[in-house]
Amino acid sequence: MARIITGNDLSRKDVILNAAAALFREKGYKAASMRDLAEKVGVEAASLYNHIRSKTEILHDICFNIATLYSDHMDQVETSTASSLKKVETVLRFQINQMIHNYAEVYVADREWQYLAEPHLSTYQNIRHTYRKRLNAIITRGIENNEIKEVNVPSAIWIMLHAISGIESWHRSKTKVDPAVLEENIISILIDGLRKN
Amino acid sequence: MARIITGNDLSRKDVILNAAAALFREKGYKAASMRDLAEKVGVEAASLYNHIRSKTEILHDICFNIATLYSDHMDQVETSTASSLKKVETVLRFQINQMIHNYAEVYVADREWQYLAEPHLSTYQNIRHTYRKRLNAIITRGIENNEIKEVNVPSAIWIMLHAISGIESWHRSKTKVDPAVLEENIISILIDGLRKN
DNA sequence: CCTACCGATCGGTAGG
DNA sequence: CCTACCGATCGGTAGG
Repeated sequence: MARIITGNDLSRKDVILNAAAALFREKGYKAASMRDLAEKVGVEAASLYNHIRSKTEILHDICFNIATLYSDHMDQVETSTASSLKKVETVLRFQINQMIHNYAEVYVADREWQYLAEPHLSTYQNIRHTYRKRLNAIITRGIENNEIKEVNVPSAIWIMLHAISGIESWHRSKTKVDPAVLEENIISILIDGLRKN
Repeated sequence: MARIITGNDLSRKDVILNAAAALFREKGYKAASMRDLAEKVGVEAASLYNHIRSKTEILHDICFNIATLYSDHMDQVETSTASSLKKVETVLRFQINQMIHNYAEVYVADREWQYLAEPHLSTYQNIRHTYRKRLNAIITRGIENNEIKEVNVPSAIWIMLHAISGIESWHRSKTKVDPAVLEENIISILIDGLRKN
C-alpha cells in the first residue's frame, strides 16, 4: 500500500514537472506564477507543495534531467566506433530530435537555466562547458584524421548548437516544415559544411 | 531655454534606455525591477516616471529602435548593386557587428520581445517576419542566378540568424576570441556553405 | 527629483 | 488536497 502511494506520488510530480516545463516555455520562468501552474495541474497553489519543495526546485529538476539525458547520449557517441564526422552527425540528429519531440523541457533547460539558484547554477554551467569540450574533442580528432575540414572549432560548435536551439521558433511558426525535412536540411547544411572534400 | 530642457530630457531618457537594456539583458525583463533600474541610473524609482511612461514602454522603445535599425540596413542592401551572395554577406556582417558592439539592445530585442504588450507585440512579430522574407528573397534570387547553391532557403535562414544570435554567449565566455576573428570564422563557415562551387 | 504610499501579486506556510 | 493567510516585492501614483 505504501508503495502504491509512493508510485502515485512520483507520477504526480511528473505531471507537475511537465506542466511546469510547458508553462515556463510559454511565459518564461519569472513570469510564470505558481498559481498559473496550479491552474494548469488542476489544484490550488498550496497543494503543489505536497509534491515539490519550491519553484526553483522545479526548474532545477527540468534542467538537470535534460543535462543527464544529453551527457548520457554523449557517453554512447564517444564509445561508438563511428567516424568523427558520423559522431558529430549523431550528436546533431539527437539534439534536433530532442528539440522537436521534447520541446518544452529542452527549451527551458536551454534558455531559463540562468534562474537556477547557487550552487546549482555553477554546476549547471560546468556541465554545459564539459559537453562542449567533448564535442570539441570529436571535431578536433576529425580534423586530425582529415575527415573534417580545418574550421575554427569553437566557431563551428557555436554555429551548430545555436542553429539547433533556434528550432524553438519552428514550433511557433505558422507554416511548419515537416520535422523530417527540417532535420535533413539542417544536417545537410551543417555536415556538408564540415566535410573535407 | 525650453530647447535646452528638451535636450536634457531626451538625453536623460537615453541614459535610462541604455541602463534598462543592460539590466534586461542581465536579469531578463520580468526579473528586472524598476527599483533595480533606478539604482543603476542613480535616482529613486518614482523619479524614472518623469522620463518614461511605464516599464513596458522601455521595452517597446528598445525593441523598435533595433527593428528600425535593421530594416534601414536592409533597405540599403536591397538597393545596392552587389551580387546576391555579397548582399547576404553584408547582412550577416552587419548583424554580427551589432551583436558584438550593440550587444544589450540587440539581445533584448531578440530574446525579450515576447513581453511586449499588444498591439505592439503583433506589430513586432510582423516586422520580424518581413525582415526574414526580404532575406529569403535575396537568397532565392541568388539561387536563380546560380550564385548560391540550392539549399532549402528557410532552413538556411534559420541557421544563419540563430548562429549569429548565439554570439550572445560569446560575450559571457571567459576565453574571448577576438571579435574580428569570430566574425571572419562565422562568415567563412556560413558563406562558404552557401557558395555554389 | 524625493517621500510616502497604493493595490495587486508573488512564493510559500499553518493547520486541518 | 483545501482554506486562510503571511511578509515581501512589484509597477505605479499623489503631492510637493
